[in-house]
Amino acid sequence: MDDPEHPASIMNDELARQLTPAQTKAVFHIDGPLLVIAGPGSGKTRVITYRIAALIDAGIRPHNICAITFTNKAASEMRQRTIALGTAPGAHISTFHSLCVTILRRYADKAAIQPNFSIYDDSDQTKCIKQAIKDCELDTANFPPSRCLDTVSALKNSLIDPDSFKNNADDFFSKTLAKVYMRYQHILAERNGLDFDDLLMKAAFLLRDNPDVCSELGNRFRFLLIDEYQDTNHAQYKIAKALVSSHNNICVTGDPDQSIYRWRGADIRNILAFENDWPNAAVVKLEENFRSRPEILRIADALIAQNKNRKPKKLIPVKPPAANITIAASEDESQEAQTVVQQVKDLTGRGAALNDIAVFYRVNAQSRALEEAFIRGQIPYQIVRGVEFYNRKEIRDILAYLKALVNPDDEIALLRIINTPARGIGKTTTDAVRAYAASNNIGFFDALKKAGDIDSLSKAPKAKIAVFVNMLEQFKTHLTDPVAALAERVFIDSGLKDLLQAGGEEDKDAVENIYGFISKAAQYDRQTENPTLLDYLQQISLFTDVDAYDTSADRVALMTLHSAKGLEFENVFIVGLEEGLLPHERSDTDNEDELEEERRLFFVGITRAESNLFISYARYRTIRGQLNRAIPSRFLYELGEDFTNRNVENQCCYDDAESQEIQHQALEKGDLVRHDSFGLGTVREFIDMGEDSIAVVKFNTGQTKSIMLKYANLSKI
DNA sequence: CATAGCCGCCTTTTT
DNA sequence: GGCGGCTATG
Repeated sequence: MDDPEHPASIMNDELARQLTPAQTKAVFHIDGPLLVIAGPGSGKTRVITYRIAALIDAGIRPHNICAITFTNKAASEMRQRTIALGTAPGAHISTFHSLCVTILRRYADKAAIQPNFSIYDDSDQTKCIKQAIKDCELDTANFPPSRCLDTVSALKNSLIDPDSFKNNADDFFSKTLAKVYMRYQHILAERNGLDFDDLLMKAAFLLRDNPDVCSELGNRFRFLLIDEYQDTNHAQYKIAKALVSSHNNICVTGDPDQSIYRWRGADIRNILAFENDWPNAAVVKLEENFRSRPEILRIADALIAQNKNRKPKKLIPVKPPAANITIAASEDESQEAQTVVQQVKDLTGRGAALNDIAVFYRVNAQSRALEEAFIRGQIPYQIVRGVEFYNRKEIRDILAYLKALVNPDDEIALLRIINTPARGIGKTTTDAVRAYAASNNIGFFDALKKAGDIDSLSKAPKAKIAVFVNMLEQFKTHLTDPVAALAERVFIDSGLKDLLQAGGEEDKDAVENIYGFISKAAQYDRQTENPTLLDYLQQISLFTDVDAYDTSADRVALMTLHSAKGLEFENVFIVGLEEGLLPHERSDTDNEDELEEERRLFFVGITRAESNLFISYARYRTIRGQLNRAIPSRFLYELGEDFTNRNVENQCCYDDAESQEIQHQALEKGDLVRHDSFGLGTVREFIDMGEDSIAVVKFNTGQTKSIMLKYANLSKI
């Protein structure tokens, strides 16, 4: 579909002729707000790319264009494509988070932060929130760190700062949580760290409180384009609104049916209410689908039509019919994986390339069984996962060294490296230094420098600390060296390399990984105009493995349904279509909104497929080491009458003897029931499918389960 | 102060 | 079945 080799610029007639009328309108309607409602496979990304080119062709300087994508990968692809269209480079194309880093660094003083901030990831955040809970003298049993973090994250995404949260807290729990939030922010500030949500919140507050910054940025970015607008949260919405307040040249594209990040604060109302926010907005709908065969679109359509809370939208196929859709049942997850591998072999036998094949699943844990099957079947694959690479111990170690050089207040980084490799500086010593830092109101690194003055320390640890401090100071004299050179110096001179080389086979991989890291840094040094260590560290904090996913490598891609957004494949497998997995049990299926989001997730998966779609579920699945009986997902029955009858039920061959014995029993919502192992519960939902009927029961243990009546002995009371 | 071994916790999805 | 954190031991 794309034509990156075309040498001409966008205004070239021939290129313009490749666009549909709707696409043409979206590309060339240049002034004022524009909403592009674009279904899956409608060439949305292509439209944005052409639009950037069209703006430049119309005389807008690339420098004045800002495009926001959902992932770094999408950003770098878009950069390449605009250049391939023959337009000048220089447009700012990045994610919201990267844009905020840029803004916060430039206006650090006005945002009341230091520009050399560290970006705190998940595990750093967990450490800080645990500290905060402890400082507030609370028990982690009543205030679990993960719950607290989730709440804090939601507050930040809604732009509620600790003070206003505290002022509005009226019950005991909120008041206590307000203290934790306050303390957590205080700890981050002390360490000169920002978490992911801070990047958005601080940028939003900066723009809110500084009209001059707002208009300066409005001048800089005279055209703002936002992709995947259905997944913006409140903070991002406010940032966008502030950025265009002086000119209203905003163009957003998205699809409400593909909104799958509600749990992260995404607010689908942002796209639904776009025309209220910008009343003179032009609206373009892209409903033609250039990606999938009509059979695939038909079941996608039938599925998504089950969502009540949506604006109806058709998927109009352009390709002729020729799809293969299969629903297969397996005994368990390893057999399911084996079936996938077998099917992959069939496909490649018929000439399919491995990178035309993808396998999607709901949770990362499902990748294990698949991985084993692919290894056994000797089929090259790549798992596209969140932050695998940067989460490795050795990478975190070297990163901690580099972070500590840039941001001496980063206590987490310093504590990580102070005794790695072992320098005889243990907990007793570091506790004494921390106490000294706290009582003298200085940073951890300053306290280390003054370790000689700490009375509670004896001579030996003082000397060891001095050696450590000298080493870091020595590294700091090389701060302006190329990042790769500095990273290698640190790796060798810190003793990390010797430590790893003395180790076993696993540590050999670790050395390899660090050299992989160094060559990535070298690539950064080469490709960046003004490379600095600070910039590099802040950039890679926002980088995930998904961004490193190599679409051209001849390997089957394995990823979660969430990661699949924006991608397309000739052949798609979706595994684990079971109650509890898709829809996931952690999403409250009583809550219509959450159930609908799970349905959209399945919809996103289906609409990635061009021609061949394989859907599968297992009758048994091992979850956390426990073998569980699985029930086919309710979504399978929503794929359309003819399709469901022909495929699901015929393939659901339950031949267990016990199924004969249990007679069909009708239940109703509200019925009190007893289960052999879960005890008493209340029926929340009853899906009557004859002998395949399913009851969704909320048990008194607190858990909600979907029970297939013919398997479980569920008696009505 | 370092290390090994054990206990208990959690596990949706990601920038 | 995996990891972080704690404890007991050297």
